[in-house]
This record gives sequence, structure tokens and C-alpha cells, in this order.
Amino acid sequence: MAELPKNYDPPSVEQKWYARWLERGDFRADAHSTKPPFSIVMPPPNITGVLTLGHVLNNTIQDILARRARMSGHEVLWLPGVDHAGVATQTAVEKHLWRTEKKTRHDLGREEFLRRVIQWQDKHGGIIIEQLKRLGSSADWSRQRYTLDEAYARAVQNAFVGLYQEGLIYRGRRMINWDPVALTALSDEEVIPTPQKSTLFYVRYEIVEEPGRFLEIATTRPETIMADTGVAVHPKDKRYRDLIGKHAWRPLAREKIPIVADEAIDPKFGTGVLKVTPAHDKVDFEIGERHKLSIVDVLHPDARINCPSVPELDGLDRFDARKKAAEMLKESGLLVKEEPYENNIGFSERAGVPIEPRISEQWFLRYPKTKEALAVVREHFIRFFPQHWEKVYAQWIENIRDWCISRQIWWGHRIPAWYGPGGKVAVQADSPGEEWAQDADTLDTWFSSWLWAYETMDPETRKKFYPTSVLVTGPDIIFFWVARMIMAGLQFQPGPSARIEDNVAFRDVFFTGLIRDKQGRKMSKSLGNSPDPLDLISRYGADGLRFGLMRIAPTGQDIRFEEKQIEEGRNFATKLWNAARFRQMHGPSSAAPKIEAQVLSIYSIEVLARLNETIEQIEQAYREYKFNEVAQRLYDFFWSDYCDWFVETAKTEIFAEDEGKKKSALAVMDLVLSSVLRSLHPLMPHITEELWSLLGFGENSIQFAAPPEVFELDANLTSKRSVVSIIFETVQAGRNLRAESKIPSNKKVRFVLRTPNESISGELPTIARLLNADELTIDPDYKTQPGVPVAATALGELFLIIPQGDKEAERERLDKEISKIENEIRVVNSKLSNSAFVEKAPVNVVEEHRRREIDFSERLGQLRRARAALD
RNA sequence: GCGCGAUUAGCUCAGUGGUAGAGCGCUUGCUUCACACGCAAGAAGUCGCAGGUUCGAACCCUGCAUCGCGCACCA
Repeated sequence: MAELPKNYDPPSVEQKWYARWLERGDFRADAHSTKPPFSIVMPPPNITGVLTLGHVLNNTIQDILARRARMSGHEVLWLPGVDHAGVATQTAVEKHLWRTEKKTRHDLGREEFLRRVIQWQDKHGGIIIEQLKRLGSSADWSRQRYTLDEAYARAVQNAFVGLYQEGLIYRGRRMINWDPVALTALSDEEVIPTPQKSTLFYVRYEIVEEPGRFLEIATTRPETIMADTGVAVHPKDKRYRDLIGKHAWRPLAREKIPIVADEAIDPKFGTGVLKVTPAHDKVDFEIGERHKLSIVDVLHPDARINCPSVPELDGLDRFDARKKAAEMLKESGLLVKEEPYENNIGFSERAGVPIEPRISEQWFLRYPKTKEALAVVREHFIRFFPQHWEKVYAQWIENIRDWCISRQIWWGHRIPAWYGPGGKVAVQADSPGEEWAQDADTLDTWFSSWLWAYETMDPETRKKFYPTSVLVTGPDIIFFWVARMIMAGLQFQPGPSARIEDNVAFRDVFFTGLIRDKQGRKMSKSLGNSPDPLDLISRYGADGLRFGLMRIAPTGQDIRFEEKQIEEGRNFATKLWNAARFRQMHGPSSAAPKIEAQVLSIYSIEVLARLNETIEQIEQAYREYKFNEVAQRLYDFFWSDYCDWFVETAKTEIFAEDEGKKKSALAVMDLVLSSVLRSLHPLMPHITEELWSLLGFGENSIQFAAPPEVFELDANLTSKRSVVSIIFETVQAGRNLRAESKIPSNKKVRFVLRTPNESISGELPTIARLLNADELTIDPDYKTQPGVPVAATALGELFLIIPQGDKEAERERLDKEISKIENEIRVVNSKLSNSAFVEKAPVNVVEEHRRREIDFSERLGQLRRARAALD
């Protein structure tokens, strides 16, 4: 066996093992397997995207779940894929086209443009998949899917046709969210309300029937005045009641418009009068419908003013027109005042510009199975982790409105609707004939992704693996994707039976946190605050990155990213490496170490007991998807309990002559290392596989090794644990004496333990080792010299023998110790003298306090005697 | 306006009725035969504020404040 190098070198090890895993087909899911199924569909990253920390977080968690399931004997399907990402991809290609050729997509035409997108996709697509492999992702790449795969595209069209036939999809002229840059309709979810500093303009509208009388109207959009087709007040507003039914002069593009009364008006806002612009505002549109107001559209699709009758404004951009309109009103004396005002404006998620409410002919989906979708979550057929997302989900579904699914972009699934001669419409996948023209629009990307949980599977696979076990995703797409997938499952029923539980898409949903930067800002390309995961992998190793991230990923909260934390992950990997190296230096390990209870040292019992606790704790944490706790428990156990304490104590036996004891200590090390490697494997797959192989823990890959089990310890053994904790406390007290007495850590010293109790004499060599003492003796009658540092411990008084103690320093130190312990005694006493506490608190709590009181009093006595000796 | 979450050591976060925890950072000592990506010791917190419940509250309840998120409004 070659000796391990001092530092773990991730790149070579990671690449070596990943290649082997792929070669052996370890990630392949067998639909015919008799093992119980475990399945996850990967949230498909955008085809032209690059790996972000969000992907790393997400996919690390999925990989952990997949690897854990594999170890526990499941047939695992982790199904990967990519999304064509309609608007995002098209925008990226359009930008590139403009930069390189100064051309728009219209210059190229639909066919040529789509050819360019595919070129782009072939060049940039798949990069992200390669990046996911660098992370160690154990997805079944042989089943990789794409939302534009032929079969998938066909399924999307069939879904559309089916919903149309059911009357759930319809085409209509409605108020929609219009993106004036991407030039397409958007769904409500793609609109981000954003607070804006704007101006409230107070404009005067003259009453037609009463010349000289004016209505004052507050508006933030004077550039749409030409589209006003009415003025509205609240029916109960006394100020204006007499004007209802009369008319006002529209101040720009002068025209008579009716004054109507509508409940939607808030009398307290502005002047209590609203200019009604049905073509450019959702609420106004509804008011207009109620009062049969006409609709005048004064905006071009790109949000320039379309109003030839007002040439000063015609053709201007909406924001320029706003200023200009205000100027014009001011000149004609109709602008009363302007005041600064903060309101919420809907911005396009993609283009980052304010959307325009606009009336337009679009395709809509009346969401199917909303009641059922609500019920499956409420009744926990699908469980959300953390649970509080249930409320957010419910709130959305309860207020759901029809989904605008058509997009005026070219990249995506073409809408399967055909327009034939004589205005005939046919909704079907294939063309009805030569004279029929297909709808020019494409479908919202999410209308294809919502089938992802099952249309990615062939019938055989679906039979074995659907419904999927768990979905891991960010809460930012709970509406976009999670909710819609739940509905799709219930609507299309791809499961083995019609029962709800067979069609729920997934049993659990785990929502990760969002990764933010140190300042708490969302990671974004434009801020440049998103570190490159590949760079992190190359510097800290994939395992270091994974472990570091898991340790700081709290459940249900956003994550503040600091590179330091990844560094800790790397450090932990090195620690693991070196602990294994230490074991390897003392002979070959055993895959099935023989542990004989009679030979176990008390430290072995302690570390095995702690291991058992840790195994149980991480099992529990996994059940609740608390990955940070899994990582933290393993970190604490391995670093502190195993390395700092057990290994250090075991050195006594390893370096001594007694072969039996030595063997026992090494066997315990093997057991712990083997368990820890298996526990860590889902989190750190590469290094654990490498060490598993180097230490010879198994012929086979650790990937399919059984999860660690607890090592049974009977009560007779575990009763020894209290001695261990007393010894460790004593060691810490002794080390503290050294440090306080300014003895360098590397200098050997002498300790004397004054106690009548000889029973721990067998442990003296180990305690001495931990204290870095060249001599530690028990002397029940030890006579101290004034100034010799002493610590009161549960084992007795521990003296640090230094030739000439500093009396003054020791006096000070003891005073500090005494007041500390007096304080603790006071706390305990106040509790014990409280009769209510003694009567009502649980017995074990009271007993614990009693024990503490006795122990503290004893130590106080020791300290006081030592103090008195100094005077 | 409604709802959700957060508020604990300088920083990032655990802890969810019984003596305040970790990592990083800081101070001190150490290249001691696995590991300086390390070892050892230490300093550091009236657990956002105010009430209440309880023998006992960081933890449960109520209110408030601040920050973040979602929904609604947004003339």
C-alpha cells in the first residue's frame, strides 16, 4: 500500500473516480430492477446557462439523496435534462446577433433566426451538463432529456390539444402583460412588482355641461390621456355626485368623455377622481367594461406613442412622452401641480423594463384541478419541506387567474393551432392541409416544463419510477414550476392508477434557500457577485465545495455565501485524509474489524457511543431534510470526538507493547473510519471512495456499501462513559493550568494528582499524554509548595509542578477560580432552595442540580485550602 | 393592507422549557513522531424591545420594532 501524500489532491482523484463510475454505469437506472425505486427529476437548467452556486446547491442535495438511496438498496433514477428556455435563450441570441452583425431577428426572418438559435444551442448547450459532472453528480446521463426532444415536443402539443378539447384552453382578447422590449405577452408570474419613484400629476378636466368648472385628476401617466375614454368617481362621493352622467373634456386629443360612478374608486386617493384608460390599465379595463366605455389604444407594441392627432407626442417613447405631455398641460394651464410619489410598477422578469398592460389576442389556460392541487398539499399527499411553503402555495392557488400561455417569440414549442380558409380554426398537432397556416406564436416555456415529472420517462420507466420520490428546487419557482407540475400530474394522470397518490408527481418537495452574497444581495450576473463554481471546485475540490455549502445551507432560509465556508469544507477533507493516513501508518485496515467488548478501552466505548448517537442524529436530520445538520454532526463527531479525543487517547495503546490493546484500538479506528466514510459518502463522494479503496474497506465501490449501523453497547459498557468525561475535564483543567502558567505547549512538565482514589491509576499514561506531561503521579498525601498552580477537578486536585511557583500569580488565579465556582454554587443553590422548583421540576433535573451542588462544594473546598496555603 | 420568514458572540449561523453553542475572526503558546488546510488554551453574548404564561423563557403566548420575501393595491 503506497503511503498517502500529506495533502489530499482533489483534481486527480475526482476525475479518476468520476470516469470510473461512468464507465461502470453506476448511475444507470434499471426499470426492471426488483429493488425499491427512488427517483428524482432534475430541475432542467437552461440549455445555454452556466453553472451557478444555486445549481451547485440544488444538485448537491439531489446527489446526496440519490447516493444515499443507492447505498440503502434502492434502484435510483436521477433523471437529468435541459430546458430550451424560450425568452431567455432567444434574448441571448438576439443580443449576440446585434453585437456581432447589427441585425435583429426580423432582419433574418423566422427560419434563419431559428437556425442561428440552434447553432448557439449546439455551441453553448451542454456546457452546464459537463459542469454538473465536475460536481460529482450521479445522474443517469444516458437518459438525459431536452424540452425540445421530438417525443417531448409531441407530448406538449398533445397536452395543449387535450386541454383545448376539454375547453380549458381558449383564445381571447384580454388584458395581458406586454413586454415592450421582448415584444411578447407574459404571464402574471413573470411580472415583478418594483417600487419606483415617480410623479403624481394633477390635471384639470373641464366639465362639458358646466364650462369653467373643472375636475382635478391625479395621474402618474399623463402620456396616456389621449386614451382616456371616461372619468370615474365613487358613487357615494358627495363632492362629485352632481357630475355623474355629465361629461368632461379630455385635455389632450380634446374630446367629450363621460363621467361615471364606480365602486372601484378610492375617494381618499388623490382627488378621488380617476381618468379611465381601458386600453392601458387592468382596473380601467374592467371599469370600462362595466360602463361600456370605448377603447382607444395609443401605444405601439414597443411602447412608443401611437397618436397622430397629437403630433407633438406621436412616435415618442412612453417616458419621453410623459415629460412632454406634462409640459403641454402646463402650457395650457391644465397642470395644477406635480408631487413626488412612490408606487409599484410591474417589471418584465427578463427584459427588466416596465411592462405595459395591453389588450391583445392570446391563448389562455384555465388552470385544471386547482381544488385537487390544493388538497393534495393540504392533506400531505405531497409534503413540503420546510412546511411553511404550503401557505404560500395555497395563497397563490386560491387567487389564481387564467394563464396566458402564448408568446410572441420564435424559439419554443409552436402553438398547435391552424387557421384555414374562411376563418376556420383547427387545434391539432399536425397541419390539417396545405391551405392552413399555423399560429405564429410559441408556448410559454413553463407550459412545456410542467410535464417534466413524467414526460421525461418512457412507459416502462414511468411504471417503475413515477410518482417521483422528491423534488429539490428553489422556492423562487414554486408557482412557475412546482404548482403547475402538481396540477399536470393530477390532470393527465400518468401514474399506474387513477388514485391520487399515484399521480402526485412527487411525494416530497424540498425547497432550498436562495444563495445571496455577503451583503445579502441576490447573486446576479450584472452585479458580478456570483463566484464561478468551477473556480471554487478547482481551488477547494468538488467535495470541499459540496461539504462547505451543505454545512451553511440552513433549511428554509436564504444562504449568505462566504468563500471562507468553502475553505472549511476543503479543510475538513484534508482532516479526513490525514486521519486515514494516520490509521494507514499502523498497518493494514480490516474491512470487518473484530471488536471484542472485554478489551475495549473506556475511550473506545466513548467514541463508539458517540458514533452511535451521531448515526441516529443524522438519520433523523435526513428525514427532515436538514442537510446542514447532517454535515455539522459528522463534522463535530469526526473532528472533535474522533480526532481530537479518541485518536489522541488511542496513541497510548498504539505505541505501547500490549498487542491485544493495540489491535483493539486499531479495530475501533477501522470501525469508526468505515462508518464515517459511508456516512460522508453522499456529501463527499470522491474522497470517500478514494479512502475506501486505499484503506481496503471493500472490494466494491463505497457507492453500494450499506449505510453504517450502530454498534451495540450494553449498559455495563456505557456506564464507563462518565469516567471518560471526568478524565477529559481533568485534562482540560490541566492544560489550562499550563497555559495560565505560561508553559509552552511543547515543554514536558510534571503533574501530581492528589486523590485517595487509586482506581484510575491505569489511565495515568493516557492522561499524561494528553497533558503532554513527562510524569503524572497519584499522591494522596501530596504536600504542596506555596505558589504551585492547582486545579480542583472531579478526579482530585491536580498540581502542576514547576520549580519556582509565582505565589502572587497563583493567588490571583485561585481567586478568580474561587469566585467563578462560588457563583455557580449560588445559581444552583438558589434553584434548590426554591421549593416550587424541587416539587415541580422533573426528578432528573433536580437530581442533576443536587449532584452539581455536591461536586462544586467539594471543588470549592479544595480551592480554598490551596488559597489558604498561600497566605 | 394580508400572509410567511428572520432578529442569539465582531462575522456566518446552530440551539426551541431546565447551568448560552459551533466555525471563522481575535488574543496567547506551539513546526510535539496524521494533519499549520494543524494542535492547545483564552477573551467575547442583559439571545431585537415590552408585556404575559410558568417553580423556571433565547425557546410558549400577545403586542411592537427592524430587515427580507410573497400576495393584493398601486389613479
